[in-house]
Formats: sequence, C-alpha cells, structure tokens
Amino acid sequence: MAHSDQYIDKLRKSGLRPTKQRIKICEVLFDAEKTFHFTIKELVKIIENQANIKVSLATVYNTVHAFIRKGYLKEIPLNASQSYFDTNVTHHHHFFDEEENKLIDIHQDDVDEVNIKRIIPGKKIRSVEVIAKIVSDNQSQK
Amino acid sequence: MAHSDQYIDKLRKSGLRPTKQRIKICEVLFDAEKTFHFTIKELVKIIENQANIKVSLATVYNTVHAFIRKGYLKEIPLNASQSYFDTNVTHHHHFFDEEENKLIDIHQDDVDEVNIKRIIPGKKIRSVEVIAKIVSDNQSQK
DNA sequence: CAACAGTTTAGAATAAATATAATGTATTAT
DNA sequence: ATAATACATTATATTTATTCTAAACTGTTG
Ligand SMILES: [Mn+2]
Ligand SMILES: [Mn+2]
Ligand SMILES: [Zn+2]
Ligand SMILES: [Zn+2]
Repeated sequence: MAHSDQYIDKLRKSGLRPTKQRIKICEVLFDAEKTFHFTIKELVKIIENQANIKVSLATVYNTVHAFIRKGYLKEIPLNASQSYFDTNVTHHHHFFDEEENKLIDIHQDDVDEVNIKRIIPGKKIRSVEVIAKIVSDNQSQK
Repeated sequence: MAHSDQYIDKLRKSGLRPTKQRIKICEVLFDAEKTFHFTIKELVKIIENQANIKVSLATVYNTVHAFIRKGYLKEIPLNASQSYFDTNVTHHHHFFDEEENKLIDIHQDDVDEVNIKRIIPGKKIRSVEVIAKIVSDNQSQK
C-alpha cells in the first residue's frame, strides 16, 4: 500500500473523506500500469473482481464525478447511450475503433496542432479534441 | 409545398412510406433556411408549434434514425445525457459553447487538415472530427 | 374500393444516471 | 478514548432518454 497516501490526498483534495470504498476505487483507477478507458459498469465489475469489498453504484458515480470535477479523470463523449471515462487526463486525442467499441489514445504529439481559422466574437477556445473513427483496413479489395 | 417531392424521395430511399407525420418531420428538418442542430425533444417541440399534426416520440425517433442510417442526418456525441443531431451532413467540425449549450458549425475549410502521425496496424481512418469547446472570453480580467 | 403491408401511437419496458433517506463510519471535540 | 457531529454508504426509488409492443390506423396496389 505504497500509494495509499496519494489516494488519501486525492480524495481529500476532492473534498471526500478517505473511506475504504473510495480507496479501493482509487486503487483500480490510479494504480494501473497504464491509463485506461472505462464505463461505470466496467469499473464496478473490476472492483468486484479485484476485491471483496462491495461498493454501491451510487458511490462509484459520486466518486467518479468528484474526480472529474477535480480533473483527476476525464469524460469522453462518444456515444449517447453511456459515458466513457479516461484515467489519462493529459491533453490528448482518440481513435475510436467502431468494430471493437474501444478507445485508443493518440498522444498530443502525434497530432499537429489543430488550426481553426474561424473565431467566435467574445468567445475563446478552452479545449480542442479530435476523434478519429477507425475500421478494419481490408486493403486487398478493389 | 414545392419540396414535397424531395421529401417523398428521401423517405422512399430510407425505406419509409411518405406519411403526413414523416413529411412534417422532413419539412422541419430540410426546409429550414440554414442547417441546424437539435435534440429529439426540441424537434418534437418545433413540430408541435409549427403544425397541428400530433407526432409521437416513437415516430420521431424512428424517422430520425432511419435518416441517420441513410446519411440524411448526423448524430453528434457531446454529452452522455442526450443526443444532438445535425442537419448538416457535410464533413465539418464544431464549436460547443459550454455556457449556452449550443453547437456551432466550423466549415471543413476553416480547419487545416488534421494530421495524425500515429497509425493502428490493420485499421484505417474513416472520419476525423474536431470539437472545440468555447467559453466567454472575459479578456478584461487579469 | 378491397386487401394488405406498413405506420402511428399510447403506454410499457429498459437502462443510465441521479436523488433520497435510513444506517453506518470517519473525524473532531471533549 | 468516547461521544457528538458531519459526512458516507447503501438499497431503493426516481428521473430521463430511448426503445419496444401491440392494437388501431393509413398508404399503396391491383
Ligand atoms: Mn456525467
Ligand atoms: Mn442513436
Ligand atoms: Zn484517452
Ligand atoms: Zn454541425
């Protein structure tokens, strides 16, 4: 439990008390080797498989949203039917594999800065995100 | 009713019979001066205000999805809580005004081609979309 | 215009997300 | 440490977007 202090810190900074449910959520989210994308349902399943702690859906939703508010997680809108979340909170872009229904990160350095010529008076750009949909390349055909 | 034939054509090509409900939906969607963005709820409200035809939610959903399948409408994922649709089916990008919750088109010519250096073996890019979130520019401060 | 296929609709069903309120726990004050 | 307090957790109910169902209705075709 080397990272436990960091989780407690993240929780406290999010205005949340460090309870065992929330620390478990942190372990799943922030202990992973690599960042990853998930739905709430998937997160609940991971927690259930990885621990014998029972965590209610409400707690997972509340904790995830608290982390999003603080910038410890990002929400990726892709599909109207459910939210995807991202533990990679750096500025980056995505491939979305339409066949596997999987997000794949594209590092910011792998996309030339997006140059938008149009401006809206009185408004400024806060963020720019690129989503590239990909499918199998059956290049043999045609 | 000059455009009526076009609507009937669109409906037939979508595999739908031209009923008065569907023609009304077409009028709202395709008769507008400019292309526009809408949610299903907004579309139903427009129809109710503009006609004394009653159209059920189910019919609106079904017709909109049939048009999406045919490419007569596009769906814009923005927000997990509800779908936005677009009568502009050309390849283009969007500003999303986070304060007004409104989409604004960015013409393809107003964005330099997005150059993604990374490739995924066996996959090809089908589409690339940019969403730039905008907020008020209170430039007076700081 | 009859017969049929396809359509509309109200209402039910589903599923994601959020709210509620009773019970439990971390924190703080004593 | 213990009690008091504030906050959390949970099961459950609610809300909301969307889809399904099945009965009544309408466009189409001959
Ligand atoms: Mn959300
Ligand atoms: Mn849809
Ligand atoms: Zn990502
Ligand atoms: Zn648009």
